[in-house]
Parts: sequence; structure tokens; C-alpha cells
Amino acid sequence: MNQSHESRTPPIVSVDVVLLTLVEQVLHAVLLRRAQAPFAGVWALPGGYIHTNEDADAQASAARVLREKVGIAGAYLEQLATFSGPARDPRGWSVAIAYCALLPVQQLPAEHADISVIPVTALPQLPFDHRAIVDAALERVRNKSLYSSLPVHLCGERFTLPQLQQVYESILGEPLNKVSFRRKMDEMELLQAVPGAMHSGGAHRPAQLYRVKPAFRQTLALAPRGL
Amino acid sequence: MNQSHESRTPPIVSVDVVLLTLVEQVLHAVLLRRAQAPFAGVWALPGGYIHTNEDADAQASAARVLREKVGIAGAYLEQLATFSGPARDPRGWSVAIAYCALLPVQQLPAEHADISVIPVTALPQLPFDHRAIVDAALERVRNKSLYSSLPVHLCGERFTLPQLQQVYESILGEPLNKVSFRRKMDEMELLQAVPGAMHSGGAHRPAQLYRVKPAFRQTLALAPRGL
DNA sequence: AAAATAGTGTCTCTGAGACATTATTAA
DNA sequence: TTAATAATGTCTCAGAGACACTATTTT
Repeated sequence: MNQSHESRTPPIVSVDVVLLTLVEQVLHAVLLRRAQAPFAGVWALPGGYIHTNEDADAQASAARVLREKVGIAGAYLEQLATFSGPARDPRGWSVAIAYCALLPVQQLPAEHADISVIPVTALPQLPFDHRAIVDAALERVRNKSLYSSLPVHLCGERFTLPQLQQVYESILGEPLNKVSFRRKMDEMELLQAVPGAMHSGGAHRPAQLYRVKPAFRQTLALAPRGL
Repeated sequence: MNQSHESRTPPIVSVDVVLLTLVEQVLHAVLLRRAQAPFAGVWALPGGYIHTNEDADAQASAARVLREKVGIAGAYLEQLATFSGPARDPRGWSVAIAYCALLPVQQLPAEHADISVIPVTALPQLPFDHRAIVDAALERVRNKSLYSSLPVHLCGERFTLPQLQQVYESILGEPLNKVSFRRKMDEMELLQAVPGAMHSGGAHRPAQLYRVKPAFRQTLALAPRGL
């Protein structure tokens, strides 16, 4: 241990979560009003310190933040990237381990004074480098939706293939070929039909309801040659 | 600030680098003999603390580690993932921001008592969770080689197309179709021929030498539909 | 000339998208 | 019966790989 290390201040470490959901076919992010300085009262990403006395790893910290500060459990969660530097936080040199979370909108708590669900295209100015973190999350989600089952985590437990295709199209921002989409879903062996369960949504043929196979509840399925 | 936060020990933060190179068509990782406890004298990934008084971000810390501890500069460097938990380091709850680095073998310093270049299939037992970090790096490199120009960072400044194809094949562990490979390289618009420069390697037609276009010296080129 | 590898032309087959047709419901 | 959407069959076209042929060097 040399002197320069002894005298160096360690960085501040925290986790931040970009919690995304789909409301009326538009991607929304969940923001919390900050309770404490810096930026008290400002809308920001849910985040917090690692509790070294209770968290099994940083992902557990992120799950705890979602549970304690947003009031949700069971969201799909994956590590996004780690943001760092002397300027991103006024308290000093800091490290933020960023996570991306997906949840069907039905499982979100009601909005109230300190929680807000906002279209990602209409986010207010965010403190720290939270805007960059959100952008990284959006890029990741859109990219992974091109070749994986990621978007199923924005659907409820049961959904129809037309609904799922709509979710993919909303994320990707472009229409998809119905036949190809179904072929790919088939190849991924991701879904199982719920026997006898149909979704009657109007004056037309009802659609088969599907659920994600248990094996893929936590893992993603990949399409070998993309979407 | 509540009491439980005040009393919680913050995690230890460091950066670790998986520095990969290609020796005789086999991927090798660079290991350093640890100078200090814990695991003093044991071969491990290059790593170190963030110097908050001089590093612009964690990636700069990783570049500094490569410069100061391995003696190299200019390697391709990208963030891999962040590893964390109470058990990975005997000193306590820790966070390691892991980076993946690629360098042509010619630019590595000579091996000596405290630096070693070892085939990734023949690594010794590594301390901390360094084995998992290496595995993550290998998965990342192999995956990105399927659809990007990542492997060019393992070639020197000038190289032939057959040499580059060989590098891809070594990383991916499978032969590639020559015509398709060249079509893809062409589509990526990644390379420029060095006028008049040929590589005469034996009793056969010499090969055109290429270099990476300046625009892609730091950025990756992507093949829209993969390799 | 022969051997060896570089580089290119072209055919074939796979697979993704376009289009069309059938199925099933409510009004 | 009509309108609306679900679900599927099938044709077409693009792109990746296989193969073959030409080009250029050393021995």
C-alpha cells in the first residue's frame, strides 16, 4: 500500500435502474422524485446504494431498489453497463452500475406524487448522466428485440401472437411480416399454447392464448438468424 | 442520511482487464503475477484501483492499468460487465468493473517473470472470480466476431484478407466460406487496400495488403445480417 | 512446367417476405 | 351475410455457400 493510494478518495458506488414498460404501444420509463440531495425533488431514475450487509450482488441491490422504492417485484432485470467519472455526480468521483428492467404495465403500482411513468420520447431533463443511461437501455432493448425473446417480459402472463407481434413492432418502431414473425417464434420454441384458452376481442375469429415456457421465464430465447 | 446507511461499509471498487491476443492462431490471455495480498505471487488478471485523482472514468483506469502494469498502450478496449458480491474478494464486499482488451501479439512486451501469455484453454486456477470474467470476455469476443469487425484489433496495422479470415476462423473455431467472407468485408466498408503493397509469402500469388479505414480505428463496423 | 495460394465468376439452395386463401367470430 | 381479424399455404426473390476457374508468384 503506497501513500498515494492511502490518500486517494474511493469512488462513490450506486446502482441505477431503467425500468421500462409499454403503455398503449409506447415505451415508458418509470421515474421517481428524489427524496434527498443532490437534486432533491427532481425526477430521476430509481437508484440507491449497495447494502453490503444484505445484498448478494449488485443485481440484488437493483432488485431491492425496485422493491423498496418502486414497490414491484419479479421484473425482468439485466445488467446494462457501468457509468463512471468525476463529473457525473456533484458529490465526487462516482460509479453507477446501471440495470435495465422490464415489466408489464399491469404490474406497476398506481402513479402518485413521487412516481411517474413517462414516454421515453417525452422525458424531462434528468440529473446526473441519467439521460445517457436511459439511452443505453433503449438501444439495448431495441437491439436485443431484433434477435431474442426479450419483449415477452413486457407482456402479461398470457397473450396472443398478434399482441406479441404488436409489442415487438412498438419497440422496434416498424411493422413486421406476420408469417416470418410466427415462423421465428416457432423456431425459438419459446411459447406454449394454453389449451382451450382463446382471446375474443371483437367481431372476428378469436386468437389462441400463449404463455412463455417455464424454461424461458428467466432466460432469453435467441433466434439464430435474427428476428 | 439514515443510520443504517452511515454504518454500512461501502464496497471495494476496482477494474480488471482481460487482455486477449492471438498467438499461432490460438487465443491467449495475459496474466500478471500479483505483487500484493491477497493472493500475492499468484497469476491473475491485470487490475487495480480507480485513481480518482487522475482517471477520467473507469475505462481510463483500465487503460492506465494496461500502461503501468502491462506496459502497453493503444489496445482496443471495451467494457465487459461489472462483477460484484461479498465473496469474490476476501477483503470484503467488492465491485470489479471488467474490461476486455484486444492487442496484436507483436505489440505485447516480452514475457518475463511477472507477465505471462497463456492459451485461454490452458489457464491456471485464477483467484477471485477471474475465471468467470475471462469466460465472459471469451463469450463476448466470439459473439461479436459473428457480426462485427472486432477481430481486426488482433491484426497488426497491415494484413491480407486470407490472414484476416484466419483470425476470424481462429476465434470462431470454424472455417468460413471465402467468397462470403470477402463479400461481407466488402459490405462493411471497413478496409482499404494499401496501394501497391503486397504480401509475398511463398511460392504462389502474393496477397493484397489492407489496413482499417481511419473511421473504424476506434469504432466497430457491423455486418447487417451477420458475418 | 508444376505447385501453391490469391482472387473472382456463377450456380444452387435456403430462408425471409409478399400475397392469397381459409377459419372463426360478432353484428 | 358481412365485416373483421386469426391462422396458414405458397410463390418469389435475395443472399449465403459450394464449386470452379483464372491469376500470379516461386521453384
